[in-house]
Amino acid sequence: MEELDADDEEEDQVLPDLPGAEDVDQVRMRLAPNPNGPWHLGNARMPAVIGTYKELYDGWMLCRFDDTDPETKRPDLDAYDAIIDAIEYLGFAPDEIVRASDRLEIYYDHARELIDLGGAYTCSCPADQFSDLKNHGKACDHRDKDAETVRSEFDAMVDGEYDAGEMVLRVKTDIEHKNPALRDWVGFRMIDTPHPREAAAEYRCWPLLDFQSGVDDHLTGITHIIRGIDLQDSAKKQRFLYEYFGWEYPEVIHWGHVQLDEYDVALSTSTIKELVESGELDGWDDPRAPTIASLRRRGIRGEAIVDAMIELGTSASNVDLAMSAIYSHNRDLIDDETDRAFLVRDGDEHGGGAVERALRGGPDAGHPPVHPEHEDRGRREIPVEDGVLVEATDLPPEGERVWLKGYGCVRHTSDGFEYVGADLDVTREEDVDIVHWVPAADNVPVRLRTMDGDVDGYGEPGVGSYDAGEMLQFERVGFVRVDAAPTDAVERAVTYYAHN
RNA sequence: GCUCCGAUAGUGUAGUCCGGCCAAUCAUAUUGCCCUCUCGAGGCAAUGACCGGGGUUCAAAUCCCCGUCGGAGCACCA
Repeated sequence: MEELDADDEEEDQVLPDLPGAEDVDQVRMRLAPNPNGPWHLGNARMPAVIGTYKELYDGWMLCRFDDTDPETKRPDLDAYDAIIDAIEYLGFAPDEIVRASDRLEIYYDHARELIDLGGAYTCSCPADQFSDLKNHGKACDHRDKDAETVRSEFDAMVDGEYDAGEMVLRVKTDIEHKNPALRDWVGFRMIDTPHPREAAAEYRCWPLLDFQSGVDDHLTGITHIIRGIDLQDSAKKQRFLYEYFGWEYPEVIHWGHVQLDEYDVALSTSTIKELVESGELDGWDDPRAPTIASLRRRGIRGEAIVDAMIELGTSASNVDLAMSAIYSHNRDLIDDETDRAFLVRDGDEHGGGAVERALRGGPDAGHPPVHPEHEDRGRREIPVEDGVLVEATDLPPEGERVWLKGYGCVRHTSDGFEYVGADLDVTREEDVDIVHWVPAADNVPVRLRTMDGDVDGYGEPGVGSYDAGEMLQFERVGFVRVDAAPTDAVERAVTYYAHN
């Protein structure tokens, strides 16, 4: 029997068809992160799009750490796991994980083969000198060396007999190519600094991305490369390599840069790293950091990020991703299952500060629903005791009434609030506002951490019983993730603001 | 300077390859109304775009040319 699992979710496939997908047995793609730090939000596009294509085409996905630069973009040993973790949080799992720094011998073998094919030469020109020649379409003397000499000099590179800057292996392309970027590019160079991974610490001769990635893509049977526009010329460089080896170059899609609104911090691993190290950010998960860890801590689901990334498509133009798109998807995902609670904010910025008013004449407690659309989930119990706190801007002028949500209508007098047994209709017909409140005594101090700084306030008693990781909606404030529940030692709950 | 890429409402996107059904899709955003014991959700409505100029054609968002603007590469970074 055919299974009838048909998720009738008729998903309006947002991503464009993958070119050439029908011509291959299996769509094989790779994520090729540089593990030089934890991921920022822009990095999420790679797994979001590639992972979604994998699902769409029943394909295969490799995660290959392109960690071949022990110096300038030095790998961060914690980033390898942090990146895998981020991919999983986004809802994807690589079929295989490799590190380029484990594969040096493979690159060396291919370099030797390329040398024998006459496709590469060792070159000791200083960089600026070669650049000068190249820009004028002129070859250097090293270009005509015989394969024998090149072989032995390359072996000497591998053996670490040169210092950084003394010798490189160039791939012979077309020194007069009309695009200067493609002329005889460097395939291998010497680096004195040991790689941070112990297994790779002895190597001194390192391939550059165009060589390493080109070889690996072929060896791992990649059929589709999807990456940023900054690597546009890379495909053109690598085609020379593929031609020497008689390989077929994969389909390639280049997308533009992503920018985010709402953040002051640039979407750049090195910038964020500096701010974290200098202490300007509390860490990679600081709410002000445009990182995956930050959104995660705020309770934004990976799926919401993926949905928003997918909507960007794969166009080559630069795009501005609106955080509101992520928030909107997240709200869709969590609204139905998130419990409601009251938070009265203190401080001038929001609500004008918490103000206390005595309350008399009414019931002992308010009972607003846990979720307005799900009466079956029960009602909260919020005692009023001797008084309540409301936000100053919610306080009506003396003599006027206000509706304490889940409790009832009260009149503001010089003595505080006086309960008036009114019908809910007054909120509709007589302009009585409905406001949130908490008991003046039996409440839970709450810190709300936001992109714009911390806000302190008071939560209703039940807030204290939520565990770290759970979501709440503070009514009329927004959705938050409980980051730390109150303990015997610390009576305050810490929450992170997600969105309204 | 050389080479390459891109340009549809505030944002993202569909349509562009194979010109007409596009007085331009959908989402988000903003605003208003309805509904609701939240400023959430839901419903309805409004706002809002084919970068400019030429050309081809009966007909151009779509094809051609010239500009303009934006981006990328020209590294012994990825």
